[in-house]
Amino acid sequence: MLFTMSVLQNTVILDRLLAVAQLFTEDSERELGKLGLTTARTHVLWVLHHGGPSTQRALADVLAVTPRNVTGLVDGLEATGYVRRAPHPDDRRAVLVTLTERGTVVMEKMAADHAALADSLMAGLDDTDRGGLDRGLIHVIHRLEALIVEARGTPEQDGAA
Amino acid sequence: MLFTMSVLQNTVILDRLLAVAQLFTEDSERELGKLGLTTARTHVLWVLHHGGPSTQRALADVLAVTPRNVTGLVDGLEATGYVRRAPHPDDRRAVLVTLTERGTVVMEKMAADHAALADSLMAGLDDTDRGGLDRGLIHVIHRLEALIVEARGTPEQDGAA
DNA sequence: TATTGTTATACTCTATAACTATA
DNA sequence: TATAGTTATAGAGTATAACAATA
Repeated sequence: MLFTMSVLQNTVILDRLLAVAQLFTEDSERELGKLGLTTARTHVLWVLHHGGPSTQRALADVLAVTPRNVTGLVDGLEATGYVRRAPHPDDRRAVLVTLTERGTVVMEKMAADHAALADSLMAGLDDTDRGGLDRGLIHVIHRLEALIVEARGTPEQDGAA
Repeated sequence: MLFTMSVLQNTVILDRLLAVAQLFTEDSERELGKLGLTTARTHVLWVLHHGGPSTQRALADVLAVTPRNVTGLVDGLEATGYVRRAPHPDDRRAVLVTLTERGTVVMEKMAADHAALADSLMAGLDDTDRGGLDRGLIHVIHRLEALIVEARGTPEQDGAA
């Protein structure tokens, strides 16, 4: 199935949603930029905020990214004062990445904004449509999951054993 | 409003949807990679497929990206045989970027897949929930648009005149 | 003088490979 | 021998700035 996210901007309602979401994201990234943050680095902060101090190895797994990449992201976040590297108490090879005061403050604001956004998006929607929206989205999620399983279930139909 | 797309993976249903959509996108990007395509380059092809031959300047505007960036994307697509640069008939400064046969074939497949995906995602959803989903999404779109207008309406509240 | 596209330069995100210090 | 994180290197996407050719 050939498909790109950015391409989804040309049909029906989901496409309109994605188009608006992209505008919204651009605004948000601009705001993050003022704080010296990028999307990738913010994602690291978010993971730390919700999971607590973490080794870089664990971060690499959660972010689905190489350890080398994490080194760079943490370097940037350390230079801008959002995180701190500390020795791991039990394993002298490993490093514990921890949010600084500054990092914690920003993430608390982001979590609050995130929750407020979810409320705000749903405000004024009557219960019937809200139920339909929920069930419809879950339906779409299940269909997508099925498509993913289907695609991955056929292992390399290109001939490579 | 502090916010990142990748962060939206931790609340309610929209977050689940985005998480699944990301998995789906990863699969699709892998498939694009087999064709020597990336997301950014595919987006160029998509615009050309739907808008016809275009100058690089126009592409830069549509993609919301710098002209320099377009140069690089078109270089890549030209090297892999998806597009062709041709002189502009009326303006000797400009270049017309055109899909090659290969580019057209790929985009036709993508458009077909895209339409089939939209159908597939909705299949089996009863009319009531489908109506609720539609109205709910439009509601969310309008709320997002309102938030964007609101944020942009206040011009630089940081003090810069 | 303004516009189109390019060269030059730089930064971020990402990846692989080789290496160090530790388990 | 395996694991955590680093240095080295590379490629894609993005940006700004300076410049050539053309309007």
